[in-house]
Amino acid sequence: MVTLGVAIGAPARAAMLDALVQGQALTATELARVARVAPATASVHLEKLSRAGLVVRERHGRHRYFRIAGPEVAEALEVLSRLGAERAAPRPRPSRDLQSIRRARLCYDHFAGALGVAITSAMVDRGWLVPEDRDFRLTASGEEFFAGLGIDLDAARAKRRVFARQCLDWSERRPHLAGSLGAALVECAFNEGWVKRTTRPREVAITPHGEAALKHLFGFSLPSA
Amino acid sequence: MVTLGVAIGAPARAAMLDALVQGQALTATELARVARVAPATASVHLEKLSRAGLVVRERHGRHRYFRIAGPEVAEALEVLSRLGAERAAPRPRPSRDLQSIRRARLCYDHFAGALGVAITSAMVDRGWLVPEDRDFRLTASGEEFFAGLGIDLDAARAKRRVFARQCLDWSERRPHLAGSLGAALVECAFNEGWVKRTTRPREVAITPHGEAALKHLFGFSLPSA
DNA sequence: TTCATAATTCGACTATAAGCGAAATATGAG
DNA sequence: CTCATATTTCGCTTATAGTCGAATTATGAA
Repeated sequence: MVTLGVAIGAPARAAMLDALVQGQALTATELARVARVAPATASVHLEKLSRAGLVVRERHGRHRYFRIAGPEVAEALEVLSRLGAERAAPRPRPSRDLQSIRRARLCYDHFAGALGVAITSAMVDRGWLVPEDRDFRLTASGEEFFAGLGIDLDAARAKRRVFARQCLDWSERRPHLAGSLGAALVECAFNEGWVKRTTRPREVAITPHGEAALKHLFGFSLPSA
Repeated sequence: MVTLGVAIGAPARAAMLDALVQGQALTATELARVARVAPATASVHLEKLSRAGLVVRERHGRHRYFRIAGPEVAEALEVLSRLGAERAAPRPRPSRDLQSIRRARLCYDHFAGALGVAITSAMVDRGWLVPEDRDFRLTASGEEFFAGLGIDLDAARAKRRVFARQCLDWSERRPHLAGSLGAALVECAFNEGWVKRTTRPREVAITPHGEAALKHLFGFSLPSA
């Protein structure tokens, strides 16, 4: 426990984890920038995070990327930051910069923000998902829906992680779909060209094609920012 | 998040939290002893933990007690320590000193260890509890059982916390009953004289009367240490 | 192979957290 | 009120984490 506490107890490391928990893998240099420290310093921090088992290195081409070590780490960090937010500030009102990010963002590897909440509640309204304690149950009609999107449910279920977790959104304060099912939906949305990444790391933009798909599949459209 | 990390990142503070998470309130002097530091040092640590919102002071008689600030803090610490245990040591085999503690201990405010797991699985076998995701569902026959013990279920449900959570045991690696229902069961067991505290803070001893009750209610008896 | 760039290691400085003993301060008991 | 004990505050020392610039190493591209 001490190791973990030390690992997240330095401002620079907390900033790095905060960036990584959005799901994207980042290079050491990028992480140095978000933590506002020199590359040399970032390297030391990343070594510690790696030793603590919170992040892992990945070699892709000429770059070395860092990412959160696994879903259970992301979940633990989520618990921590929620507890921290509760205790620290009584209820800081949203800054303007955050507004656009809230519209459509990724939380680790699934949709969050207004988009995530809207998709999830639409699926609940249609009887595809049923909230049960901390998870969702996927109904028969829900299985049909996902199968219709070409999503391999057996593969998602086979993953060594929770299938359909309820993840409480820090911005909307409402649950959205996480787990391997949530991740599969994101993968599908990128493949179909419904969303694409923006310059900001945690944000996604909805394409015109995506707008139409949302309307068709879920019966709603998000007011453009 | 940084504040929380710093709070649990010092060995002395981690030791204090580890002692407090067992549910018992302890004085500053006692906590100094478990953390192996001078009372003066313990005092500054407790000040920090208090500022971070992890522990609260309570005046009872001539002593001032510290306890974990709430169930959500205990739960977050549980998540942390589980993650830490997984990552740190590959699988440290149990030391002899821990054996007796595993037999019957309290985790925050409910039964854990072999006793907690045995009680819980007996209730599941009898169809009183049904595991559902991260919680348990209390069946109609389960309600009868608890009512028969004189436990006020409505009061337990009215608490601002989860009613019947599944808590994964770090020693047995199996789930046991937590939440307000688990706490109510512990309260009942103390009131009926089935268990009592031992000299060690996290341990409870089963009285002869308790042995008989366990046999009668759940149909099992724990081999004496 | 050589080059360019990313990443890490090294050496040194600084800030601060952790620790203790002694003194001061609370607080209930008598 | 006075006493005894628990707790906190006050200086002070020590240890170490965080930081950077410079040098070194690794790696893919040409």
